[in-house]
Amino acid sequence: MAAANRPGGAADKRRMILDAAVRVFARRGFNGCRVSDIADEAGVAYGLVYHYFRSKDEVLDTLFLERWNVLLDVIRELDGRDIAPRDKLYAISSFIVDSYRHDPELMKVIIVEVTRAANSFGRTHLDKIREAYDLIAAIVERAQDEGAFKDAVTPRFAAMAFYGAIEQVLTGWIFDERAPGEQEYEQAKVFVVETICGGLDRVPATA
Amino acid sequence: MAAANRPGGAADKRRMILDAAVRVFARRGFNGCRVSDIADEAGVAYGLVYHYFRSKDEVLDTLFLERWNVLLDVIRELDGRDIAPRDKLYAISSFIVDSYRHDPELMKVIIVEVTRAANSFGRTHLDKIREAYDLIAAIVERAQDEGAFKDAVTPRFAAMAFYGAIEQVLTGWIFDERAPGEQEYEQAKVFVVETICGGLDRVPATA
DNA sequence: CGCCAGATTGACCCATCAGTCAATCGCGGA
DNA sequence: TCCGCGATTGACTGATGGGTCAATCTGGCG
Repeated sequence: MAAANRPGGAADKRRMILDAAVRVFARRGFNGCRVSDIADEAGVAYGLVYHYFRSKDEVLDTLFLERWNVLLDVIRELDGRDIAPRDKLYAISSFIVDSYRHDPELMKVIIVEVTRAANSFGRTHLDKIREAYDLIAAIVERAQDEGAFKDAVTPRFAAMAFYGAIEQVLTGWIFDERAPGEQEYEQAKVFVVETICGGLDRVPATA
Repeated sequence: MAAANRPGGAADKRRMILDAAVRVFARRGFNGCRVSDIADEAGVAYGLVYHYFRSKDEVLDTLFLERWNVLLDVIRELDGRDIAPRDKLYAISSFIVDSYRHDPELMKVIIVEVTRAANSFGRTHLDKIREAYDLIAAIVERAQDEGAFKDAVTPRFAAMAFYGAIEQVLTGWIFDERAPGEQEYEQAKVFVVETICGGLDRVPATA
């Protein structure tokens, strides 16, 4: 494993395969590409993919878990901070939008190939995905207890609406040909929170 | 084509294939099933699928378009009515939730498989999907002009948040093993509108 | 220098499956 | 009764692609 620390060493090749997989999955879809496409894109022999990963599935698995765990950590860290609930939601929204800005292809793969894959893949990662909902729901619940949020809807539901809104925005970007501008990213962060927290109604409902 | 009107006639077989495809796609996923699975499920010979459809893709295509066009018609019809914007959104929310209640497997296929397919062969569907956004956005825009809705966010964005929230709720049901109860369906319809229109904040933002 | 372990290679195996097609069926009209 | 044509059948084909594996390379270590 000494090789792992040098450029061109083992860990690098593994990383190269993962990065190549992101590009290939994003371009052709998980089912639409061959393992050899990944190997070619990575500039590596076919068999090496199977040296580092048990299967094609495990490559996607790894990509998802790597990123999703970061998201969970961020939410957990935020949850601990002493800031307004609305700011917490803004921070989560920011993190996800910035994740897309930083690596749209990876987010595309996660959203299209994993999050929406009810069969095969989603099943494995359901708990991980639910964990994110639960953490967001917990933030909402505390906000309701503190009186910052109304309790017209359940925390779990609010969490879904919040996450759903974000994911839909990303999905819009994913299927757009043109890349979003910088100000669109910033606008999206604000709009998500503004919609979910502020609501569309001019006159607030009697709650 | 006279046979089309009798039970067991031509149109019936076509319908049986489509219905069978829904069940099979829902169970194994579009990529995870074989065309022979569809034929078997429909109680029909393999080749007949290709008598009625050019390809496996076209079967999925047809299922999506059939349902999505109904949705578009409903939204258009609603748009013309003289009711409060919030009620229009509630009606849309109701229609989609009821669609799921009525045929969860079909909605599962549309949400899960079509989105993924949009990558490869479903480019056509993107326009159809966008059409729904546009119609919802138009409702929001008019509401803003009339003063019923704030204009803190763009209509297009509000439409995405709204649709995203609904889709996420359905996705939650799809992933859940247990089927939702009747009251959950009704609650969901209300909660979507309550969240998007009413917002989570107790104190309305200064808009 | 020779050895070992892990890295790397890519040809090959073989199960899978979308799509084809020639043959048969059966209804409705003449 | 017979004919024609669309409906229906299912064996077959051809390609595809995930996964295996035996051979080769490399570089550190004694």
